Amino acid sequence: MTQKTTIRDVAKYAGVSVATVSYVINGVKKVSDETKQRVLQAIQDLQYQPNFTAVSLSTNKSNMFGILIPLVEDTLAPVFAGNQYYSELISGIEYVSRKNGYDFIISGASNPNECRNWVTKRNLDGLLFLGSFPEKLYEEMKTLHTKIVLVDAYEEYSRLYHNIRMDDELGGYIAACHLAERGHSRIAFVAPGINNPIDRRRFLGFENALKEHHISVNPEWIFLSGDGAFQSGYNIGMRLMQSKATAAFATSDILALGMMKAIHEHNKEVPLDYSIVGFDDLIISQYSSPSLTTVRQDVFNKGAIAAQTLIDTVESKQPRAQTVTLPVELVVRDSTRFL
Amino acid sequence: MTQKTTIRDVAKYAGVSVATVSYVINGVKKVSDETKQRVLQAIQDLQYQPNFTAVSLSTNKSNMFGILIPLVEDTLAPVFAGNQYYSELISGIEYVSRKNGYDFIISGASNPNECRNWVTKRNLDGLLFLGSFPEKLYEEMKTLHTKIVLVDAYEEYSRLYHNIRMDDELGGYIAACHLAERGHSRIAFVAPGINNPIDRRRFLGFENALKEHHISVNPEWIFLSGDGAFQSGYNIGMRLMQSKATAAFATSDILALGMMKAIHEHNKEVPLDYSIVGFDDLIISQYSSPSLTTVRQDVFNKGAIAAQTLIDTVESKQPRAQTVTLPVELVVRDSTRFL
DNA sequence: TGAAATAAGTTAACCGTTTAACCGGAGGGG
DNA sequence: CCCCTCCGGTTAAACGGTTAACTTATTTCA
Repeated sequence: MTQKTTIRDVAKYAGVSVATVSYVINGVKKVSDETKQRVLQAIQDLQYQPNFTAVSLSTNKSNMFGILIPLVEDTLAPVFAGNQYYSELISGIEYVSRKNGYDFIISGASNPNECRNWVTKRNLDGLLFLGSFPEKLYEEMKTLHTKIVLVDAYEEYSRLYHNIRMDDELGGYIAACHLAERGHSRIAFVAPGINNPIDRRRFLGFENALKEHHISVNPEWIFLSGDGAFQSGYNIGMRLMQSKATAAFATSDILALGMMKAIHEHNKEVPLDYSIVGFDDLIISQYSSPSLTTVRQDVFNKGAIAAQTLIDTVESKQPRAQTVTLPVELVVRDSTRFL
Repeated sequence: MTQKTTIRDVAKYAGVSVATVSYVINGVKKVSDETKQRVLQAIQDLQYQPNFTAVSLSTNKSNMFGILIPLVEDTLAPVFAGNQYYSELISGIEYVSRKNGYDFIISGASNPNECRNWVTKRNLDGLLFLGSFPEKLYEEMKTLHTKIVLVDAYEEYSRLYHNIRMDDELGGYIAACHLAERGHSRIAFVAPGINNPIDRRRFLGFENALKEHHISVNPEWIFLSGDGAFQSGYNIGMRLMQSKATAAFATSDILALGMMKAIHEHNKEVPLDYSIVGFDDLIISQYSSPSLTTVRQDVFNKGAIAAQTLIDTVESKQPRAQTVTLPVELVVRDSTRFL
């Protein structure tokens, strides 16, 4: 168990003071070429690696940020358990973090106090909010000096913080257009709710598309499931079959797949009897029977951009709050047909 | 931007030395009740929160561990992108970490050097290996003083480190028994490979079950897909239909679902023509048509136990390397039938 | 009664960096 | 020739905690 080599070891080895070594490493003050070479050589020879903890203490910068994820209430487990969306998002974040020498820690805590402690205790440089959180949390965070980037948040916070989101409105729009252009006029809208930032925008686009095609939005065909579970989709599938709608746009593939399951189990067929469009383009969606027409979003990329934005902000390359809206595209598969 | 309150502020406020405050916080030395109360009150009043970075520097303990995840080679993205297995595993880890006041950072790096730097730079207390890694990495880590817990690793490392795994052998066994007991004797084995620690054990169990039922293992019915992709499952489904097997055990649900897709697309039926058993019990598996008979493993729990083991080890409650084998169970659904 | 043990605090060194302040010598300008 | 500036380095004080060693007062008990 060899003692870890410190900056002092390097200094002694190179025959200079620790300050000089530090200056060489950080390039913040001029050092003669000759000395610099000696120091570099020493670092090389001793396999020196600055201790982040010490750096952090002294610079008050940790090269580390936190990721906040909603909890599922009853279990207190983070919502990303078994959720492709989150795992892909984090994957994107990990990718650019690593490239930039940052690390991140994850917490499901949404208690404002706990959360503030987390940030100060760990000396976090920044915070990434994935999804929407209780109002109080945003309030609390405002008093912190941490840099914050939001992902998929309400517009009202966009003035304060960076906000990375998909073009959800466009997504709802192209999904509805697709159905309308295929001759459908009785089109249902299916979502967990209509008051969360995402579904709200998707509904707006949906509405606009119908308007443009001179189709009126029938409130009876707005189905809200409460959550995004497969089973909820199944239940809505049942209700859909009791309505007169011939098509549906669901704001998540899981819901759409649940609906399809219900439809099939009751001797109806997709797309023969009902045309279904989803949202997300999960991996399974291309493998379901029939494969699912859906609005594709590049979640990995979204995570990557969110992380990059945060890092830029921390390093003050990114001046002020800015909203980035990423494109979505329609992937036409076999779950929709011409009426 | 109020200056962060430090231990000195607390000391002054309570009229004691910083040492006393520290002793109160850590309970490592006796402090009179009266003083203790004053200090506690001060902490309360000032909302004091010890700075982990400073603690870490002085105790050489970070209350943080690292998670190592394999990379998918071409993209350099961590393998957990969109992977339910990993997201659930990490979810379990997060759950117990948070409860114990630990944080973790994730890296996809498998370059031994990079990895060693990561550990020393961040002063990590421990390392969690999820999956199997190049031999060299284990070698390199041996020289570090970090505590290590492996998840799903080869047995050969079990003497050195803690090892958390499922009872894969039992899983293969009960899957094969299930098929044999339903009258199948021409049973295929489907896996990404047979040399990785997991599939190897599942195959062992599979083999034993067949032996017990006096069925011989036909090498022609061992299908190796190379990877665990849905498409690979699909391809193997095609090959299965050209063989004389009537049933198959796939070591992952994804593979099993891919096979089912191939079978259905070629006018055969599951379970009528082929009985299929998977492994994992992914969420989708209960919703596929037909729903998939599979070997269920509690991945969240596995993650939780792994994290707990690591934390116990770090805090030296867990003396020596130990292998924990977690139970699996068969979930019988509609993809298997009596022959 | 007095030496030894105990109890409850305090002092100060240390963890591994960064960085402001300082210093001596060389070169340049008036 | 003297003063000033610049260059390339060093010294030492932070950063916010922990903890060994020390102090002082109080018990304990032979």
